[in-house]
Amino acid sequence: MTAVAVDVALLAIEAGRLTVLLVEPESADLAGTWSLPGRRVRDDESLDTTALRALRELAGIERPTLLLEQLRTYGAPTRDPRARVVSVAYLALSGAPLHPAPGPRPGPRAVVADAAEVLDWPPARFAYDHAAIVADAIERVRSRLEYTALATALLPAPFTLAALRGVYEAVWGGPLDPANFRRKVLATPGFVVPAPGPAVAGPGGGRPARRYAAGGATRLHPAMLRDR
Amino acid sequence: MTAVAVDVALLAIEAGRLTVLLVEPESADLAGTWSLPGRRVRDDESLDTTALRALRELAGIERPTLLLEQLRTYGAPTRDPRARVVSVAYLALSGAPLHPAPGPRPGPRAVVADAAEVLDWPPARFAYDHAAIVADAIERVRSRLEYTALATALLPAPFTLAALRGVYEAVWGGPLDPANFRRKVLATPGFVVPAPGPAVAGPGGGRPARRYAAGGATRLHPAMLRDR
DNA sequence: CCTGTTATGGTCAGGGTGACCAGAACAGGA
DNA sequence: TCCTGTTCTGGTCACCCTGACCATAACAGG
Repeated sequence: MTAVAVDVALLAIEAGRLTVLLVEPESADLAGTWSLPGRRVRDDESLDTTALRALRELAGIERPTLLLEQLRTYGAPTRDPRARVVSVAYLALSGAPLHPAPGPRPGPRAVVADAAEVLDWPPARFAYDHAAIVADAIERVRSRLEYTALATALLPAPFTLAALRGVYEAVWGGPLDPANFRRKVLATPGFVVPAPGPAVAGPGGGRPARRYAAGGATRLHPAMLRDR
Repeated sequence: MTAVAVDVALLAIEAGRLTVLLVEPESADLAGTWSLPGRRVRDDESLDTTALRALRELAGIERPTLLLEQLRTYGAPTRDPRARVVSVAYLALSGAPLHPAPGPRPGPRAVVADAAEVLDWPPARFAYDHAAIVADAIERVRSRLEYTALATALLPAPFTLAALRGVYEAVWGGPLDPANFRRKVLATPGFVVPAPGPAVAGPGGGRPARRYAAGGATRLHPAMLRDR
């Protein structure tokens, strides 16, 4: 009988870099590899609920996830050599940097890995086909930033336009022109709205920047296309 | 135990309209509703293989599918009142119009329905949550036509630019300017390439049109954005 | 008060786009 | 043969978006 599981790629921004949460597999014969937090789907539970439970039980993440989106489903017959497991992969975005297991915690060890580095790992360093899932998740975020407003889900509100630009630069891996970025963001209706409160300077000093919050828009018109 | 199934939304163009293939559910208590062709996943078979088998066994479709792409997975605990079934939905595109069961054929009855009409059906006219799957499939094709070259998968080659434009008009449901459409298609590298052979006039007469075939490109730069 | 840094606003040329026009190339009928 | 209707094909033009770039504003710190 084929079993159904959910695996979650939880991404966040930390120190200007895109990161992904990895955990140690529970089974002993996968020691030395890393995997995404995943759980079997219970009979009475939705797929989304399973995803949240996997984050809670395996990574101690309670609720900081602001966005949860289905990625795709991986069902190669031999992807798990022990049994037939069809896995529904999820993409999750955290609005705050991830803390890799502060102190003793139930469950396996967890690490926060740099996404760009993880893409260069040999696939065997991952359990199952999780290398492909991680790669698909990263590509999905890169693409979603072009056409949707979910970059704001990777930031605590309120935020400056420089911080929002930092999200794009972290995910896409390259610098963006501050003036042009500002022009495009403000020209897209509903992307961000001004937040009350004083302007605040960044860590490098300079003129304090106005703060904004996420607007109501989900899709961006026009899109924020990255260079190819 | 939760079971895994695959449901396929097979779309095609017929007489300038986008169509979707529907079949009668096999279980008797769903009589009067329509469903997508679907099958349980066998232990030794990949999800893609299950999708092709569903089309073969339930609709008599052998191989005209030029494109098969995973849509998303539907896993609400009560989507099938009889048992817990997690369904991986697929989008399939046919390069030729679908023939609704020519003569006696094994398997249940099948119809080719107009996509625009089906979107207006009450959800109860579908079995399970297949109304949502059909709607997602149609929206996926509409979106894919903007950013990818898969419109050529809905046409037999070689084709004229008017026929390609007809695909866009059928899927998006509105007229496009022939001259501007032509300019954009030809300006997108690798979208189409000229095909050998003479030009041919359309059904309404007029100047014969040059024929083209699909180029090697999969993504369109720049994109063919539809009106919103 | 000066310097360094960042935010913010503006200019300018180039490319993509929609609206539109006009000739080219046929079929079919007078 | 000539005319008409249709569609294909190529072109123009104004408008918007974009990237590259410059200038000024507004702070912190020496």
